[in-house]
Amino acid sequence: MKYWLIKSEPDAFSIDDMEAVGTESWDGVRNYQARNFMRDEMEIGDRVLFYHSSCKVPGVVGIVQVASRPYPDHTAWDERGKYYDPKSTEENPRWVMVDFEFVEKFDEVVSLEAIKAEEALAEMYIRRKGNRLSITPVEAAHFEYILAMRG
DNA sequence: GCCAACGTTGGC
DNA sequence: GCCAACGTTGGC
Repeated sequence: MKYWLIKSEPDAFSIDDMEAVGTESWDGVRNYQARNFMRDEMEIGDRVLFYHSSCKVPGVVGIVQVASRPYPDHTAWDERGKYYDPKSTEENPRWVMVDFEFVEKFDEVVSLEAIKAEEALAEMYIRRKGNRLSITPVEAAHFEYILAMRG
């Protein structure tokens, strides 16, 4: 079992949206490193911190879990869509996605500010300056630590 | 809205 | 295959 953190802008798709739909296909990832994590390393049942970015209080707001094998991201084939990539074909898909399933919404945000105050979390990717990866691995100990911080 | 960080693109 | 230009991300 591995642990992850995924970012989402709550204006676009929040933990409340996640809870409302139950399961969501995580389309639109157009970064090779993030794609490789989904394609090569994620397994069904992996636990995932759900992080709100680009908002008033950035931080971890809940838990989801990996609910599918990786499969081609069909939004890359939609010429009208914003995720269109002419280099991705149905014969040779360049981008993949997985499904995430809602597990839990925290009573309170575990804010980035709070995360930065914890010596034990010094090595989390989310604390690195200029971090832009939307999907990152999380160490088991860090995952548990975040859970202990939730309201 | 600013700006630093950084991945991607394209000219050479 | 280098690297400058560009676009995007995301905290502040």
